Parts: sequence; C-alpha cells; structure tokens
Amino acid sequence: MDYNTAELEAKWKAFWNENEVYKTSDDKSKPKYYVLDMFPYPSGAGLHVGHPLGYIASDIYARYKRLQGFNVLHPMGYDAFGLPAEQYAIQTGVHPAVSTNQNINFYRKQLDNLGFSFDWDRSVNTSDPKYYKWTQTIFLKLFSHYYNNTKDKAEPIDSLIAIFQKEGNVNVDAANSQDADFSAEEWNTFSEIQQDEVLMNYRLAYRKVGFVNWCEELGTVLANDEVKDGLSERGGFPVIKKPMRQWALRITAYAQRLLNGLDSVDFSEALKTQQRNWIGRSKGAKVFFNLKNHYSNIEVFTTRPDTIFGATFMVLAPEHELVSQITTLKQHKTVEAYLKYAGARSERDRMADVKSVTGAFTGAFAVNPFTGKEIPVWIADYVLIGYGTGAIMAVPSGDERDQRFAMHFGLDILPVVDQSAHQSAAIGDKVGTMINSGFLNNLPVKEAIPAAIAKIEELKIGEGKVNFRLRDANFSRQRYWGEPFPVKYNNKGVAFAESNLPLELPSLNNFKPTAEGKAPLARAEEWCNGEEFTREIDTMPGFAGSSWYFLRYMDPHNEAEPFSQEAVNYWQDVDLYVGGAEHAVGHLMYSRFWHKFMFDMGWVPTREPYKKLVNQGMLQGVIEFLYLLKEKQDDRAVFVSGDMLKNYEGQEFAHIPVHIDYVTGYGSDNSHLNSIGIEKFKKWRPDYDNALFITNSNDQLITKSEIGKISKRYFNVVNPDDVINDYGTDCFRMYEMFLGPLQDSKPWDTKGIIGVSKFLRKFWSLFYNLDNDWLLRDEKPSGAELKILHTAIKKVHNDIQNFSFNTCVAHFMVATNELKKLNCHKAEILKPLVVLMAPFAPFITEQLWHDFNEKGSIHKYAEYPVHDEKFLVENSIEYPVCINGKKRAVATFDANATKQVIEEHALSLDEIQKWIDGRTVRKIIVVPKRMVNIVV
RNA sequence: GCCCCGGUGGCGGAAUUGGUAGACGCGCUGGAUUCAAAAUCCAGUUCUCGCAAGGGAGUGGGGGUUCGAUUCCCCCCCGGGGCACCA
Repeated sequence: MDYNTAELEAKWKAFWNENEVYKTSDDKSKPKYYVLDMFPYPSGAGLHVGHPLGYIASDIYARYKRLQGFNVLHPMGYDAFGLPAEQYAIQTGVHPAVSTNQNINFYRKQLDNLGFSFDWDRSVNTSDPKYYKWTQTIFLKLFSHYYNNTKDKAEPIDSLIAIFQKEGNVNVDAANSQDADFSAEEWNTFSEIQQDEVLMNYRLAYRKVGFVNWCEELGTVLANDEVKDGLSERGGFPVIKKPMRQWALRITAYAQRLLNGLDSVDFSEALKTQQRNWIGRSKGAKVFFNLKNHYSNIEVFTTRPDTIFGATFMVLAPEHELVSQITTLKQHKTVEAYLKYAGARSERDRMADVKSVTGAFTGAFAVNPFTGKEIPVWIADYVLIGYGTGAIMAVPSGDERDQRFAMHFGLDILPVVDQSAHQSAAIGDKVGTMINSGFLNNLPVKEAIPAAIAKIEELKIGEGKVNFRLRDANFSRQRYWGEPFPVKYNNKGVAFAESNLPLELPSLNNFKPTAEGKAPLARAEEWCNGEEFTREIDTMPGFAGSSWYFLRYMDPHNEAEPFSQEAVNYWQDVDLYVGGAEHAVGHLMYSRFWHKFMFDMGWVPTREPYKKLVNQGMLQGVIEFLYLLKEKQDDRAVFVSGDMLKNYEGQEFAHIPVHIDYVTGYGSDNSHLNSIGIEKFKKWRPDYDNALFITNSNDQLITKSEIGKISKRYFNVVNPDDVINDYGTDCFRMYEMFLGPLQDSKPWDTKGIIGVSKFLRKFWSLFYNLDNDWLLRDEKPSGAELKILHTAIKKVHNDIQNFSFNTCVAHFMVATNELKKLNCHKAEILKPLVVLMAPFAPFITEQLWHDFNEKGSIHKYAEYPVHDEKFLVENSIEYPVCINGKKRAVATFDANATKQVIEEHALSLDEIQKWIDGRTVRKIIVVPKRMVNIVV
C-alpha cells in the first residue's frame, strides 16, 4: 500500500463529521484559548491560493493549543453584506441573498477540502436577520448614548437630557459637535426639532449634514479608509467632497483610548504605527482671532502657538462657514470664482497638484491677538475643512506652505525663530530661539510653546488642546445589500429607535437607485412609508457587521441577547487573530472602537478585543517571459535565450509571457525552456510554429523570470483544489507553510511542493513498508534516537510558539531524515512525533494514531509531548576550539567548563603552542554550549 | 517629503538574538535503476585558485566597537509597504 491521500482524506473527513470531533467543548473548567481568522467575504470567484495561508496557520495553532489541554474556540463565518453581490444583482437580477448563499456553499466546500478544525456549528453570517438583529441593537445603543469626557466613558443620553433640563450644556464636558451654549431655560423652550438637533450633536451614532466622500460611479458615500488617493478603493472611481445628511459614528470620542490601547496589545510595530498615524494625535492650542468689524471670530488650531507673533495672515478652507459672512462686496466676485474653481477640483486633482499655489482674498481682516496688527483673511484649498477647525493662522516664516502662499501673493513675512544655531534644521522644526516675539524673545522654542499657551489662557483667547486627525466614521451607504437602520422619523423628521428588531430588509427585484437618485430602498414604498413615520432608506456599511462578529461566535444561537455574560466571561477576548494587513485601519479600528463602547456598556469584560494579531503576507506568483526579437528574420519570429542577448546588441526585444508549466530550472538566470519545453510552447502557441529558437550551448532557452501578481495573463494561476488533487491536503498545507515566514510576501511555485511530498512519504515509510506491513516495534530506543526525538520536540515547540511554521516543517524533515537513516521503527520514538505532526498533517497523523491503537500496545496519545532538556544537555558532545575565533579543533566538555576543559579533554599544551606559534595566550573564553576560544 | 519594514548562494529561505554563515527544500551536476523515459534512490552543489590535499574571499557598500559581527553603532546605496498640503 502506498500513502493514498484521497482515500485517507475522505475517510477522516467523514469520521470528523460523524463524531463532531471539532465541536467546541463546553468544559469551562479547562483554560480557554480563542483563535480567530478574519472571516471572508464570499465572492463569486471562490478562494484563491492566498486565502488559505492565514487559515492554515491559525488552524495549526488551534490544534497545537488543543493538544496542550486548552479549550479552543476556532470558528469561521461569512462577512456577507457588500457591494459585489449588489452589483451582480443589478446586472443579472439575481437577488443578493440568493447569490450570497450560493457563494457561501461554494466557500464551505473549498474550506472543507483544506482540513480545517473549525466548529461549524458556531458559524455566523452577517446578512442573516438573526445576526443583524444584534448589529442593529448595538447601533441603537450607540444612538442612545453620548460620551462623557469627565468619566471617560459612554453614558445614556437620558442622563444628558436630565442635565440639560437642570443647567443647560455649559458645564457638560462631552464629545460633541455642538457649537452654541444654552441654558436650562433655553433648552426647555426648544422645539422638538431643536432638541433633536442638539442631541444629535452628542449622540455616538448621529445624523448630521457634513462633507462626505461621494463616489458618483458607485452611487454611494464612502468612509475615509475606503478612499485611496482620491479614488474609491473598490473600483478605483473618482471621489468628491459633497455635503449630505448622513449617519456617522463618533469614533473621535474614543481617539485617545484607541491610541492608549495600542500599548497593551501584541500587534506588529508597523501596524501599530499605521493606526497611530491614522489617529494622528497632535498637541497644540486652539486660539480665537477676532475679526475686524465683525461680530464673530475665527477659531484655529496650531501646534506652534509660540509663533503667533509671526502670523501675518489667516487662511480659511473654501468650505468654511464664515466665508460667505465675511467676504466684502468688493471681493465677492473673486471669492465666488475661487469657490467655483475649488469646488470643481476632485480630491484626486488636489492631491496630484500640491505644488501650485491658489487662493483668494476675502477682503476681511482679523486681529493678531499678540501683535494687535490687522492681518488679511484669505481662502485657499490647502487648508482642509475636515482637519482642526478648517482655518489656520498662517506663519510664513515658520511653515513651508504658508511661505509659498505668502511669496506667491506678496504677503508679509516676519521671522520669529532664529535657527542659525541649527545648521541642518528645516523650516518648521521645533528648534531655535524666539525673535521679534515680544515677551517670548530669547526663549528656546521648546520653552516658548508652553509660555505662549499660558499667555493665551491668561488672555482668555484660547487654550492648550490636543487635536486628532481621526474623523468620525461615515455610517450611511446608499445601497440595498446592508443592514437597514432600525430608525424611523416622525412627521417632523425627528429620529426614533425602531423597537421591533430585527428590522428586515424588504424584498426588491430592482436594486438600482431610483430615478430621483434616492437609495434603492426607496423603491420599497410600503416599507418606507408608514402611517405615522418614514424609514431611513440608507443602509449600514460593510464594517458594521464585522465590528463585533467575534463576540457572536462565543454564543451564536442566543436569541435573547447578542451573547450571554456567561459566555463572554469565559471566552473573554481573542487570543490570536490572523488576517491580512489590508484591514489595518478599517476593520481593526472600528471593531476596537465598538469593543470599547461595549466595555463601557458593561457587555464585555476586556478593553481590547484582540490580544495578539498576526498579519499573513501576500502570495505572489512567478512570471516567466521569453525574449522575442521585435524584427522578424526571414519572416520567422526569433526567440533568443537570455544568455545570448549580447549577440544581438542594439536590437529590441519583446517579452512574451509563457506558461510556467513549460519552464524548468528555478531562479533568475536558471529558469529555461529545454527542448521538451520548447515543443510544448509551440503546441500551445501554434502561431509560433515556425519560429526560430536561439538556444545556448546547453540547448536551453533561458527565460526572464520575475516575481509578481498571480494573474491569468501571466499564465501562472494555480488552483488550490488541483494541488490537493495531486498531492493531498496535508502536503498542500505543509507546503504553504514551508514557503517562507508567515508574515512575508513570497512567491508561490508549485515545483517546490515535491520536496514536501517526498518528506510525507518518507514519514509514512517509518510506519509501513510497501507491502503495507506494520513496521513498528516496542523496542527500547537508543541514545542517538532519543536525541533526535527530543531535539525535534524542542525545536518544533519553539517554532510553533514563534509562528515560524516554515522552520517548523524543516525541523520535522530533519528528524524524519535522521530516523530514516538509522532505520528506526521504534514506537516509543515515533509516537510523540505523530502528535507533533498533527497540527500540520491532520489526516496522515490521525491515520497513524488510529493504527497505533488498532495494532497493539500503544495508547492514544492526546497530549502535546514535552522534550527532556536534561537529556539534551547531557548528550551535548562536540564543540569547536578556536584561536582568535578561527576553528582549530573539536573538544568535548559540558556547559560549565572552563579552560580546564582544554587540558582535561582534548588538547595538549603542545598542540596549543603549535597553533599559537609562540605568541602568548591572552585569555581563554568559554562560551557555554558553543565553543572555547583562545585569544592570543 | 515623512514614517515603518527589509537587503544572505541559481531560487524560496535558516542561523539558538554576539559564537563553526548558508539548516530545510527547490533547481542544477554526476551516478544507480531502466530497452528507454518518467518516477525513485545515492552523492555533490556559496564563489574562487587547485587533479587533490588545501588556500583565499564572502551576508547591499564604506567605516567603527569586539578575541569574534548576518546580528550592535555611524554614514551611504537599493527594494517593499504605509501616510501625504494634518496647520
């Protein structure tokens, strides 16, 4: 019998299902461990070769933890709401629920093919009303809470209303977008609409008119992280800023906590840095500048309050609300023209063109509070409405952009920082000494900043302030295939919570926006328009359902609440989260935010959802090209071997992609087509049938090989199902891990899989011979064999703990090769090795387990084996003896030996004398367990 | 421009965090087996000089610390990723 993968896999998959082998245990006396994968969006294309990479790694870890006696939660589900299903519905009329279900079934089949140990009983689907009932519930909690800055937590909006009724909002310190102060009397006289508007400025889920990222092509609004370089992440369509009334989440209330939390979690530094940048905390001051001849003032944020004396003009963002109020009659036309120009520029235009200086003078003047001088107020689109206050004090001597602007429009430039002592300092660096700055003169910048803030606060024209780049998350999408907002509006437009959840999506058969450009849900007229109310026709974005799904896995069938306290108190949080780095700022930021909110609600016991995060790298492909002469010779196409190009100097070549199966060899100047490959190529491309192939002296046609995308046009697409057909699931899993470090991007090349395949067969041959005889014997293992075993256990243990699965596979191979060489078929050695293999190769090892039990004296081994460290130390033997670091001999000594070792064990003084050639020995260094070094 | 990673054979990658650089695998070369091929097995494989024994060089480049550096420090070059008028 041979190692027959298909037979094994079928048998054991059936066994798993019948016996519910991977059902999560309810045994709460065991310590828990939660291994989570980022759940996939079930697209029509199915899983590709890159998807399983992270799943395999997490599955290995889950199995490893189970063997160590943990109760492991390892679930899988589907992030099933989203754009592609809806686009597909618009094109074909197939309801998204139908196509999504088909895709889910397809995914399930593919996942099952990979031998994962998921507990499918706990699967979730974000588009299932039983699931999104709770997404809606959490949304309503956000809607009915505000953020109390003093207590630093979310609190019910009712308690805020009580305060308003008693004392207005003057003493309230809360995250808000409310500009005006009001008293209790005023609050009580507000109309229902006015009160609603005020409350919206405090709610954590709120509705507000704001500038949003509008993507015309997709017909919807996008969140900031869904926009890249002014284009939509999905589809790459242009995005513009547009004022719209939209739902938003007040994630900014949690900015500081989201930042602090990063210190307590085990994410890669790169990812933490990305999140920190996204949050973008900067310390400075807010300052009010009075306007001349105008009742209001301009609020600015600056990180350099020390340079106020140098503020010679101000700039507002074109969208700033003051623009229309302060523009003078004389400047009206200029400003209008500029607004028109700025409004027409898309985000992308603006980003592409940061060099050219544009702007317009409003005609208004503000007063510099420190110098008392009147300074002109301009508008320009280099000031962004979304950051800070949308207005700046411009210090052309201290800021490069302000300087460019001032020079272009001929505005005053007043130097305020003397940087002459700092040769390499750039404009804007926080070094130097203050000049031309009144009371700040001669102070170093570092001291001038706090001094300026103190003065600002003393003059009551502002205060020290921390500002964040993070913006509130836009939460409305003008789409059909998403969670409906559980909200209704009364005839005055005031929003109320829908009490009957889930609020299910109405059935539609046309998913396009309406003729008036309204979101598709407007087509469900009965659903939208009740007798006393209307419904929200926008739906929630993709990140709604994915922001809390890991909690639902803990208690997936609960119909009374999203998850029970009993479940969450046991499972706590995710111990290991594996997924792609592309979710670094989107999903990871939103779900951390929701988690912190639920912590405030007392729903979860932990402050952070994910203890440890591992990002798997991308799988790339190998691309092979042939060199084709652009000029034909005698009407024949000419392909030239890569190492013969020098004979064709001055001539141009085209690169023709060739199917990777025809190429032999491996690597940049080693890959080639041999004569067989050339024949295959000709058959594949009959148009080159009469082509001339200029091969090298070895009859090879050297190709140009690159690392790049896996894509049909490069003929390098590999389907995981095909690989599994040829080599088996175990082999596929191990090879994916063997390719390289989990976190790195690396190319897939099917050629290498033969090595893993050979290894598995070799491992198998330790147990059976070709006649299917069982080879194992109950003999006592030798010292050499035990050393192989304990070394393997130790290394594999370290490897798995460090997520170094590539070296882990290598260490299995070493152990197997060595045992094979010793012709070792001893049960006592192989038993623990089978257990170690289990995480990688579930089928083969379970078969072997089974056989152990069937064939005799060996008990089922369900515990992770531990290596014998003492044995390993005692059996350490040979270490090099070096002169000045260069190896000269080998000595035997134990870990704590000194120079006595040299004398006692291996080396005569004569010998040493010969090596050092008359020089005197300066010292002898013994590196424990490494070497003895004699320094001369 | 700023912020993160990273640079080791023909290729993917190891190196117990300062201790024999190149584990393991692919590829390649030679051999066994075969009528032959595939498959399989064995041996070799960093480069370089040498028939060989053996010598020399070597972890992007240059300098430094050290008995000893892929590893630590400084400067430079190259590649990948992220952010980008953030006041």
